Amino acid sequence: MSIQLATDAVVFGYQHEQLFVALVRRKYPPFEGHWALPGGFVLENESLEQAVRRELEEETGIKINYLEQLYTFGEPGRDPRHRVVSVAYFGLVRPSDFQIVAATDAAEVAWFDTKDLPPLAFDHHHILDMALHRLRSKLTYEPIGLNLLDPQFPFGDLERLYMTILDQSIDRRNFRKKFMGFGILNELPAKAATADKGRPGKLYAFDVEQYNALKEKGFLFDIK
Amino acid sequence: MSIQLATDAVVFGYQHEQLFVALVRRKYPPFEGHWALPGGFVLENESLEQAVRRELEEETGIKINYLEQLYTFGEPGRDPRHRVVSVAYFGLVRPSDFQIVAATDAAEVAWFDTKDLPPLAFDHHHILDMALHRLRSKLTYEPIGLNLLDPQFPFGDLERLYMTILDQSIDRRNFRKKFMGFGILNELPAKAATADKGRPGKLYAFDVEQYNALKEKGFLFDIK
DNA sequence: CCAAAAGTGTTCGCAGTACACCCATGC
DNA sequence: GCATGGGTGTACTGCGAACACTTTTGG
Repeated sequence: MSIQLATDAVVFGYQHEQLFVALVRRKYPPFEGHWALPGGFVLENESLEQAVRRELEEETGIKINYLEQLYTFGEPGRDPRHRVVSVAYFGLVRPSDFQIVAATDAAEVAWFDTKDLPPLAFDHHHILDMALHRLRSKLTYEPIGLNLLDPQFPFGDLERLYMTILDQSIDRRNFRKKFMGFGILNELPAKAATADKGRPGKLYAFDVEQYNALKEKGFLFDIK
Repeated sequence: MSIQLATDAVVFGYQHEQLFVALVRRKYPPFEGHWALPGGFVLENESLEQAVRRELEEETGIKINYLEQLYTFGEPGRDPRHRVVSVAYFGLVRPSDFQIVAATDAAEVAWFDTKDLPPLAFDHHHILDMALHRLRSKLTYEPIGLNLLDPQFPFGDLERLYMTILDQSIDRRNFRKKFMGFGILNELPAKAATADKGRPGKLYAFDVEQYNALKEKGFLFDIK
């Protein structure tokens, strides 16, 4: 049997100051019953990205909002039976595109808080660590965090998202000054969303056009 | 026939203010006679990195000094015959570890100036572009450029290396001040190397220990 | 009126940048 | 002594960092 090619997806979701990952429960050996990253074998006539999207669709029904290749894992022995080389991707989804499902014994798919993970199958912990690392570092030089929010969001959500994922406090005034300085957020006429508590914030939307224009010229994002 | 897994290597060498890539001439169709990146199929029991090193050894005899995974290319149709997914790596070699071989019709391996490349087989131009991009950006936040110099080198070589690869002029005083500030270069007692012209420079060596210590603590390189 | 979150400006220090002259060597 | 590259210090400026009070809303 020759080398088999698979994909795995590390899909993050953010809500209520928690960063989640989508995991699926394995039905068959090896690692039967363990939680694992969604993924599977690449078909003959699909691209790698298509394979990831198809598997995600089949296994989780998740609608992905951002997807990029992460790394390819190919150590012999990472799958105890065959030689499987896996191209890992990492993806982001909006809160409105997933429901938080608590992990139960019956569940087949669930979102887990990245701070409270179960044991994972294969080398998936390693893959997840790399994805988390990539997410954190990329957050500071590209505004990919916006893919974790709904299309319209109050600015405070963005602040909290950064603080949650980077796991550090951020000066609200400096953060806003800097982020707004890029000019990639549009203030919406829509009045503030319903606020549970406190003063409601204005709503903003990501201006993709403006962002691409800036990226062409080469600009430095560099959020801390 | 199932999907085949291969590796390709983009190996850079630097000398005399020129950045070179190692290419091999293809002996068989498709693209017979074209220049291509060294690479080949992954064997059943070797890791991806071992595969790259083996192929490099077999096809070019090059002694590699730095190697990292670049990206995995898997579009159906990138190889006109079969479905081949290729994990690309990028590598760096020291000047003392390669001889510049001019490309001739007889040559099987040659170093090409990255500014003067022949047509390449498959999507290898695309791979090479990505590697160049990665090299340039990585140069500014990790001192990987040192892997392109001999273990002992005059500081001026480092300056010229950065200027060549980044294709821009650099203020010598600021560059030295900043680079030296990291404390990862040791001045050697060895007197200056033979200089062709002008005043000979002091020799320096990369202090890997010091560098790793710094990296642990998390420091920002950021050379421009 | 109290609690909770939104919104906003100024000061300080440092690091990046710009800039030019003298030194050592080979021929 | 001339050409070539090596080696060095200072002043400016702009950006990141630190920092606290007022406003709006719901209860």
